[in-house]
Amino acid sequence: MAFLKILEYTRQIISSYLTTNDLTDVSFTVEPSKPGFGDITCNIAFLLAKKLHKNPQDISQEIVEFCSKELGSDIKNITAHPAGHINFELDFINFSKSVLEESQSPHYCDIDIGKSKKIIVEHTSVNPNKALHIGHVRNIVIGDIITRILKKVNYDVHTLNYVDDSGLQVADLIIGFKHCGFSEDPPDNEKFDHYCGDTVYVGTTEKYIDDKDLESKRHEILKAIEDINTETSIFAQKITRKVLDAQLKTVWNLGVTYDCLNFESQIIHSKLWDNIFSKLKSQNLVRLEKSGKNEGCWVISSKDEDDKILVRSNGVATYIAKDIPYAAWKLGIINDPFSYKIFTTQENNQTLYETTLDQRDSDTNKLSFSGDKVITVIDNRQIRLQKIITDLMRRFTGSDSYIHLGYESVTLSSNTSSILGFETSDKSVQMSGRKGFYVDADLILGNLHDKIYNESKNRNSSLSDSELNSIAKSVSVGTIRYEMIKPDLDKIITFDLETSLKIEGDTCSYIQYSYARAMRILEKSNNLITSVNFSNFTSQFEINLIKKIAMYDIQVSDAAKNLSPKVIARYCYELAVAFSSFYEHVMVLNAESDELIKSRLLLVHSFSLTLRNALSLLGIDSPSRM
RNA sequence: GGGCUCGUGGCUCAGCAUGGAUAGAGCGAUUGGUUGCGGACCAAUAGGUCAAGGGUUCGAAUCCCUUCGGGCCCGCCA
Repeated sequence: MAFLKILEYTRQIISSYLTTNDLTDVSFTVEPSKPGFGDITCNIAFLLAKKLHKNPQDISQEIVEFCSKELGSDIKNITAHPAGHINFELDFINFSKSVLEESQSPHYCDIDIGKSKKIIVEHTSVNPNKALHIGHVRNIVIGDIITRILKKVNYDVHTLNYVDDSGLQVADLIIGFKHCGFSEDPPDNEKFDHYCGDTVYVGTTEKYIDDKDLESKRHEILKAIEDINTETSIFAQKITRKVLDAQLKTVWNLGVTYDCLNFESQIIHSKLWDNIFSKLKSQNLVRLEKSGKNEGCWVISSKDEDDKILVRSNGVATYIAKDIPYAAWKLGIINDPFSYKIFTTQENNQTLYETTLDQRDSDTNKLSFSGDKVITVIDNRQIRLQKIITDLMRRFTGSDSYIHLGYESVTLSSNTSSILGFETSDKSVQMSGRKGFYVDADLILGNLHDKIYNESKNRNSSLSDSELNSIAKSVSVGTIRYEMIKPDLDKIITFDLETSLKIEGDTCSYIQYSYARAMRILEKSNNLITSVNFSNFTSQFEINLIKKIAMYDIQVSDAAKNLSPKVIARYCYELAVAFSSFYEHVMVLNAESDELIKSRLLLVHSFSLTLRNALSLLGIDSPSRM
């Protein structure tokens, strides 16, 4: 019985006291205690003290007396702390038995919160004109981990990547190729996304400063891109698809996959906007301004904000007008104009589909990528626009079905900034793709890979080159993922090239290292784990480790309910700390008796399975050697 | 000007949703640890008016208000 069930059981004991005394409308908490205060604690006495105008201590005494008679086999003792808390002490033999047995299952702590409900997660959504930088990686990793966590709690999750293949940034590339003389073939087989971003995009942007004609060409080209089947739009498709292919290599390298790619050009061609616009008009959610500065525009109002223009006075829809139909499509509020064809099969054998407007292209029976609930991962700079969309979707569906999962940006430390050739007096600086000022994702992954390869080689003389490469990949990808997910979503990450290479302390490699140590113990043991005496776990180190293993379900539930990936990251770290301490202080293979060896091996096995399970939620591998 | 957000040891951050007991980690500093299953480790010491002030409360790092400081957003651009 992992922790959630025990908490629920404890809650019922308290509730039975409340019903017996006609006090049913109190919402109290039951949670794991801080060290030194039993195993489980309840705050009911404080709440009743307020309500009944009595001393919390007296109330807790009374509750303890009542509940002492109700304790089953899992709770050994219940005490009233002088401060007013009610503390429960577990029967540790029963507890370790159920925790260690349950944790042997690959479905350990699979909780059914989602009830198989369909949910859409959209993330990445990087313009296909440049390589991914470390800021994009934060988005991708958040989206991917949310996907994994929601699957764990039994949502039917579908992941989308929105490809904005018709914006100004794409027009800039076209101008670069068609009017600035950039070759379509990158020099020295440079990766195409790097070439487009660093050379063509940055170079073209610089040319705008001197050449004003070029500036005016941008909008002609933009319009041509949006038209279907023009020479320009066909060329733009070719270029953006090549960039996208290169970007996807980086994404897959990070262990991230999708279910479907949505192309903005097709959303435009599909006339989804006309569809949603008439819906907006018929429900009076937009209005045509008759006078004032926005005369002739269709605007949308929201409280505390200025009116937002959806359609300009010349009849052309604005940027946000592209997001609204897409959001509505994701929620299935409008008829799906798309067919779906196979884009490719990804490394994990997952099929990646893409939208198509040509029904003959369809590879399948009609698929659907809409859901009852939609999570859109976009950074907090877009919060105003996302709020408008969230409000609109609430009006359409009558529920909070559209969720903008925002996060703060990744900035560069002044040190890193000066390495990239931009001196600054500020502590940190925003990246800029347009200026070519950013930390490239492939580069940082490569640096980490090399460092870890060498590190591992020094420690393991016997490992082959391919084994070392596989370890370096697991640890480098894990390290980036962990660093991107560890801080709260609303904390700015100041990225520093130097400190990003650290592999000691609260890092992914520390966690993976604890796994590798556990695996070495298990490898060396010849003992089949059979019957185990659960009263053997007496040291604080063993008890702490078992309790941590038991708390996995609380963390999964917390992470899923609050869409908070860092909860799992912290848990993995705490679990690894508990094991490292155990490892240092408690002998396993050299324990005093066979019986002890067996019990401890079972514990080590439970630990390794639980850590691997938790790390997999973070998309982090668990190598058994490193 | 308006809105959003962050502020916890020298540095980087947990804890805040749901107020409660002793504010926890990592890095850095100082010190100790392998006749033990991997030292990417363990253990210990120093270091905190939880930005400031006020309020609510029996009780505030946590809730509310004000101020200060940092960041972001606010186009008939995308």
